[in-house]
Amino acid sequence: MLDVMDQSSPRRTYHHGDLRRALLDAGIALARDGGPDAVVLREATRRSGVVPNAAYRHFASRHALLQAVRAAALSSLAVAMEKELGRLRDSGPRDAYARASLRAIGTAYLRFARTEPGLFRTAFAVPRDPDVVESAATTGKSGLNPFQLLGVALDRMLDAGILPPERRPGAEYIAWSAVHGLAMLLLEGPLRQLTRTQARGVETRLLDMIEQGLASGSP
Amino acid sequence: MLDVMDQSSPRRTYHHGDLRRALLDAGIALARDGGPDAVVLREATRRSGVVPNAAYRHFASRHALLQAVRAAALSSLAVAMEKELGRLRDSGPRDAYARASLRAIGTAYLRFARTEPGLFRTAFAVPRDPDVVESAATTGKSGLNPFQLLGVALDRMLDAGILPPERRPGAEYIAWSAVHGLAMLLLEGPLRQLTRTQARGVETRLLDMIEQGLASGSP
DNA sequence: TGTACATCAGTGAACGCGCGTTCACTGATGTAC
DNA sequence: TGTACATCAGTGAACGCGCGTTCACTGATGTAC
Repeated sequence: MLDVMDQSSPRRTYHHGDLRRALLDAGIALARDGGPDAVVLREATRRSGVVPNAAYRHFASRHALLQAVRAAALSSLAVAMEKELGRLRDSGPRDAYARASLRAIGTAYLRFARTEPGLFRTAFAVPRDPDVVESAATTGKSGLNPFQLLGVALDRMLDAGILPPERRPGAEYIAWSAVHGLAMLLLEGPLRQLTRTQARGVETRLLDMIEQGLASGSP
Repeated sequence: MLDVMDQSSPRRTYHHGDLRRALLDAGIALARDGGPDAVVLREATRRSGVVPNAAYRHFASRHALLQAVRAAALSSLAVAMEKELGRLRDSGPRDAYARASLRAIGTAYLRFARTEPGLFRTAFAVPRDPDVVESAATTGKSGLNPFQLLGVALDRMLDAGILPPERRPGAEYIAWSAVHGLAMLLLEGPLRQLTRTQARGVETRLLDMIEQGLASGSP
């Protein structure tokens, strides 16, 4: 009753309080269960208890709102990765830690895709025209974005002598592609049919392949 | 002038001749330069020189048209793969042929994504509700669809002793994921920024990783 | 502490848009006798 | 070979939809003196 931000109770003040935040939260909620296309400006204002055009005081366009939601989604992913990395114990052999780091990143990525499919799709729905300035933060608590966190894991592989130095540059793209592809196929591709157990099995095997495929060995 | 199917010249007969085919072709053209969302029923009828609702004699809904276009796109991909496989010379060591087969599939996939981005995106835009019956042909001249063609290549890897038997089941998913992910990231993801040359480099390295990652070696 | 006024953040009403889809229709085609 | 008629494949007009966005507005807030 006293919560001014609560959409269910009418505002008692003419001003909203923090409409920008409310619109962003509504946008995130829409993306969460509907993906990027579901981020509809009018619906966001409806949920914020405000008239449609009020949004234009805080976002230049629907597109601007969508980009803010996208940044928030990437940030969530970064946090999920950090959490997974944080679970690791840095003891025992160095190479085991490095391998575990890379797996942690992959695991977090795949889990995020599974548990937050809408946000995942939104995060990677890059706008057609790349002229848009990407300003909003896409990082986790470490200040690193998902791509950079993957880089951290790969650096550990490098330091542990598993990943040959000449393969280090651009290794992000390789590892990322594999995991991203599986996520997409499981999410909205032909692999949606797979059972939970089957999907987990494929996930494990994919991470195995990446690990073996990046390591030094036959060229 | 004599071509009844030509949209630019008015039909002289009341009936169209082959409106279903014309709508499908228009749909494919729309998908080609705009992806699945661009497959708009009204535009397809416009291009076929026919009134909007005429489409309903041939397709139950926009969705049905889209599915037909999707099938056609998958079929094109299959043909591209067959072509690439057909170039290979089956002489020399058996394992080289097997490896080349897998690379051919991957190469065809990535090239298709690059040269026909709209069709590629359409092919893998699977409808939300999977209750739709998939009837239209998605195969190439061999009668195999893209997934099955990948299976052929993997079987060659198996027969050549490169791919361990216990890893054969479901290997399609692993290889497919990696290649699909790269295609997506290059096409509409953050890797769009890469130059042509850079992209080719990443493609090669990804195929390397798959080859090494699937082969027998450290578990 | 009180008042005048500029600025800010909302409201209210309206716009044009193209879409998918339905309805009752009619001209063209093919078939039975 | 010619005619009657059923079927087929189009036409014409209209619908409701929700969207993003623009305009002129007004109530609320904060600041200078």
